Amino acid sequence: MPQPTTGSYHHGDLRAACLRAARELLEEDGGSGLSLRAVARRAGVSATAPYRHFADREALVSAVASEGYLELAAVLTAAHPAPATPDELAAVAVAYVRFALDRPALFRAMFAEPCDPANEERAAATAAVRQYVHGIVHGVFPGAAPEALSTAVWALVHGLAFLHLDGKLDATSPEAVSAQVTAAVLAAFAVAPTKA
Amino acid sequence: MPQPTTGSYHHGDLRAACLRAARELLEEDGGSGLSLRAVARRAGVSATAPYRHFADREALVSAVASEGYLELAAVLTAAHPAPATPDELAAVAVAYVRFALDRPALFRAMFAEPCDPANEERAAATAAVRQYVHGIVHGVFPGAAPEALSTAVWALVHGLAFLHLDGKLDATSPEAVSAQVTAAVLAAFAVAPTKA
DNA sequence: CGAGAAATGTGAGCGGTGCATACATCAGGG
DNA sequence: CCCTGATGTATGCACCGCTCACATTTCTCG
Repeated sequence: MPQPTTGSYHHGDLRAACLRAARELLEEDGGSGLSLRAVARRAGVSATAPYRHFADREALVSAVASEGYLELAAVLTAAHPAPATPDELAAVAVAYVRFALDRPALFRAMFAEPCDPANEERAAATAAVRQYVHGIVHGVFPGAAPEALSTAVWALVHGLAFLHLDGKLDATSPEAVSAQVTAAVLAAFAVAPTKA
Repeated sequence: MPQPTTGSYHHGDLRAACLRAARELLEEDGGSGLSLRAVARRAGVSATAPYRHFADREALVSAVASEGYLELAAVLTAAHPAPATPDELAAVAVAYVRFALDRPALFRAMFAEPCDPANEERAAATAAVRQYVHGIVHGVFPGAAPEALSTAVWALVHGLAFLHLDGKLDATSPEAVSAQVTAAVLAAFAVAPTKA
């Protein structure tokens, strides 16, 4: 385990520093501003140093995306650990959309680029999200076709996030977003009986 | 109105040629391969010539995206001009997702980059999609809250497209995709009564 | 018709980027 | 105590977006 900053040549934990720098650049300059060189500059290191820790640019953003999945999962469970009613489900949906709007560049990095299916870090992280959604559906709509309803819930919420992100829906105020998301979720599912 | 290829110096209709070249590059090399220089090369023109027709790279992809919206609208209406039942709605949803999977780079260009809200070409195109969805919802679920249900429908279908595109759902065979999309749409809405 | 204006295409060039290669420096185990 | 592997550096290539000065063509209008 590396020491934090021995003083000179060796950085200490460059990988973590790169991830942090990448996150900052993502927030500041948007997705296009995320370059390996900029990350290296911010980490105070030569331009090629990050290649010791990331095979290429794609590997770097995949790592950042993986962090994002974990954060998203945390945000969702914080919104409600185990939703059991359509209203609680709507609250989680609002949290999902808010996550996307709060960290737009991160969210895009997580979903807007083709995901290397061989990246098991990302695969594991998305599996966690899937599992979480599955549990929610089981709680809110027991008895209903769980597979189809799970994908429907995830897709609905994911689509709401993207449409807001792209300005296809009114995202001027957080309240408007919450209202729209809640209304859409309830319109889609509130009428769905617990047994279909 | 420009003549097609006078013979030499002037191209004739470089703008259209650039759009065509961009579409081809998008299909062949994915989104990252779309560079103004590559477009110019393919159009058989100097690297800076496209700047006479597009302010910058972003303007070029916006123009391509606008074409994409029109194509998407055509694909949807071809799937069903005026769906009136959940099953017909599901058919349209399948067409939407298939469009995304058939032209992944185009679809990403349409949605995966922040959309300049000042671009009225794009705004108009998305307004058309919104209008179309609105009409569908009115046909399938008369009496239900049209605004909320419209956004729910669009978001659900849009989310299904993105999740398939990112490998979050099984997209190995077209049949599997159709089945999943249909099941998800029916699970979400088939149970929704025409009056809520 | 014919000249000037406007549109369109060319070329060189600047700063930035991803990435490969060869080299420098350090940390730790035989 | 040295030497081996891990880590960071320096250099360089090809490409990119974009700007600017210039060439060529077409349009417009007296």
